[in-house]
Amino acid sequence: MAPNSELTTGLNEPQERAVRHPGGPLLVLAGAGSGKTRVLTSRIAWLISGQQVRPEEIVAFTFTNKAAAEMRERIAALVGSTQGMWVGTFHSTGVRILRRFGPEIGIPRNFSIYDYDDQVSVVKEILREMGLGADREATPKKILGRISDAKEAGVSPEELAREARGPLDRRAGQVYGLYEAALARASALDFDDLIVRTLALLRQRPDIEESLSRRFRHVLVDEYQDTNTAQVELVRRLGGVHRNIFVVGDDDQSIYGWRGADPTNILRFEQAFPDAQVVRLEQNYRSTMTILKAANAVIRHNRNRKGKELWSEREPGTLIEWVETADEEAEAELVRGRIARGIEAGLTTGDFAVLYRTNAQSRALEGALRRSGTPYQLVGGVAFYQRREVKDLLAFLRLLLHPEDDLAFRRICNVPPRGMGATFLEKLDQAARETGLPLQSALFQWADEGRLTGARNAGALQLVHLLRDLRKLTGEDITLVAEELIERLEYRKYLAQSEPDTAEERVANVNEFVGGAAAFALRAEDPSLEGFLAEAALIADVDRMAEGGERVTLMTAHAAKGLEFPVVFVVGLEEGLFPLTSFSTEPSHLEEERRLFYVALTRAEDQLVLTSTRFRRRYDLSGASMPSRFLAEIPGELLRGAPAPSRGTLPTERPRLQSAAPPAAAEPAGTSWVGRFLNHAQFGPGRVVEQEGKGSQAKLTVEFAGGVRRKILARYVEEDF
DNA sequence: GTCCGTCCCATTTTT
DNA sequence: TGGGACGGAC
Repeated sequence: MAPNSELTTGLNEPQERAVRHPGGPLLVLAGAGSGKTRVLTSRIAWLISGQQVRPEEIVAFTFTNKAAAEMRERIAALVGSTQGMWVGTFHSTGVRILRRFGPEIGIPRNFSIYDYDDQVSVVKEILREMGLGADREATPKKILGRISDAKEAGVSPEELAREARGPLDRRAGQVYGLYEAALARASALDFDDLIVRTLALLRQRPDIEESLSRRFRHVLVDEYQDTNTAQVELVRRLGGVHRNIFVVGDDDQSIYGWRGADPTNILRFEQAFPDAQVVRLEQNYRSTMTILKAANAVIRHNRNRKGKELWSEREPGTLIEWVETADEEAEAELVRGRIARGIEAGLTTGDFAVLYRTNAQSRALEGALRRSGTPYQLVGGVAFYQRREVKDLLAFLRLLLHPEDDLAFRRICNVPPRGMGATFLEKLDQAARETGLPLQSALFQWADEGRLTGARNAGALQLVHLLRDLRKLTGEDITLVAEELIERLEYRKYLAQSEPDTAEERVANVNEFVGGAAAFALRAEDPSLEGFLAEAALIADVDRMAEGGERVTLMTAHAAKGLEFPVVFVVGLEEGLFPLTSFSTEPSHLEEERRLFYVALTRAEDQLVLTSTRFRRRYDLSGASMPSRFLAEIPGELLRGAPAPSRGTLPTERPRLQSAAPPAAAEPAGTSWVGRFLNHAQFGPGRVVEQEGKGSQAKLTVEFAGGVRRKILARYVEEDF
């Protein structure tokens, strides 16, 4: 066990103050790269080794499983073990509490967890049963969004139906109750339930709340800025007795507002806990001063924030590079070229990350890297546990534990095809309704009554045998169960035959699935099948990201939070894309986009390369694009090689214009200026939106980067293209 | 019941 | 642009 003083060696003054905080609510406002994980882990180690706090008296919440694992590892390195300590995401901690106490409020102990896709399927099924077709206004996803909001806000199905405003609310109100019933029938909880039902438990059973909050002398929360209202209440209740609530966060890195995170939680911490103390960590140990200056300048444009200035003892470092390319192929090519150049200069592929706003942007980048043989890893996209072949296997396993899970049954009953298609399922469904049995039980009943005869039903009978045989194995090692399942299904063979094009990848996923199960069996506290299924539902793709592999990392800016790389590319810096404004342009949304950009910038240790294109292909609107307003927010003296708005240099590359590009190039001079792209000596590139008068005498209204509009005389502009 | 073609939909971010 | 859902033909 490390001596007390050793734990705080090398900490700066505010860090040490936070670690040694005597008790009561504390908010640590920790800027990017300011060592917040170190503070959290040192704090826990200090509590254990110096303050006689026992591990089981500590509960710590993180945002990802990966962060939890890392925290556990680092604490173990300091104090030897984390045995008994609760370190996990809000959702996994909810699972833990509900597995123990759920039956007290009518939740089956071994409930299964429905992920987003499962939720969507449930809603679709309900709409189908209601005889409702596609509705542009009320798509399954939109309905689910309303239901999720309602659940989080504690609104019941009846209330939602009663207070419905507009057709979407009304439809959601109708579906909500049926949705909850369907989940209950399948013994399933969704993501929201894991938090909300835990809260319900604590509210309904003060004795349980009391015993838990008495146990947890210290409650710690990482990434507090990403909490939602329900999560904050959970923290408050669990910390209710001892009030040692230690939260770490950065209001400038709140990027999950769209899924219910409330950045004002962190702004209001001191109101919620009037005796709260605040420690600010502003010294950054990651990035060069140039990068920090840029990040500070950008985030200063947000109004709704606490206000922090990052600083570093590091050298200024190289300037930030901004390159504008013709289109996304050229952009990808540029990234590839810069990486190659960096490697020649002694860097390794693992030193690079390419960050983008939307997953769709990875395609061009992947293409360029693949063609050049540069190894890369893609984080996100279709996550591992969402892949069809993996979900099929998970559905089988789920069905072993939960015969009542009709969703899982529907998914696998004809995988691989065994003559149980739509017609068969229809009949089975009817029988199930009449008897009130789950689909699987109805099938078993048919088998027992000897109704599954003949070649026609051979497949169905085989499925019955398979499920019954496997069920006998559920107590065994999960790797064994998974292997047996795949073997008996001849699943690899099926994949190879049915989809030769993707078979290799899918088989690899199946193998990784088995490997993952084996690793889980070794590592997990609770190596049961239900433990494995819970983890599979709660795991994110970032959690699986390979550590230190010699590969370029490609991911969204969201996925990059908490990570750092020597060289970072932020691509696609165009108006409409980053900031992404297709959904909303209201100021609060724009501030979140800016925080996201801030997160992206502060991932870089040494070098930052920003790129934008002049032509962007998108599914909805393809066409000429404008540089992102965020670029204009970086002080010109920190940038190089760019058509910096403040300097107005002409871009060097000419775009390969395509049909969707503005008409300017083809049009004879002297007709209309509207729609043309031009370059202004002072304001930089812009697009003409209005015109008064004609020719060089014309008065133009031009929109520049950042959406700024100015009136300009035509004779003061040079045509860009 | 399966295969293949067409059409239509969606793409923000994910525990 | 691509992938998934649906419908028609074998």
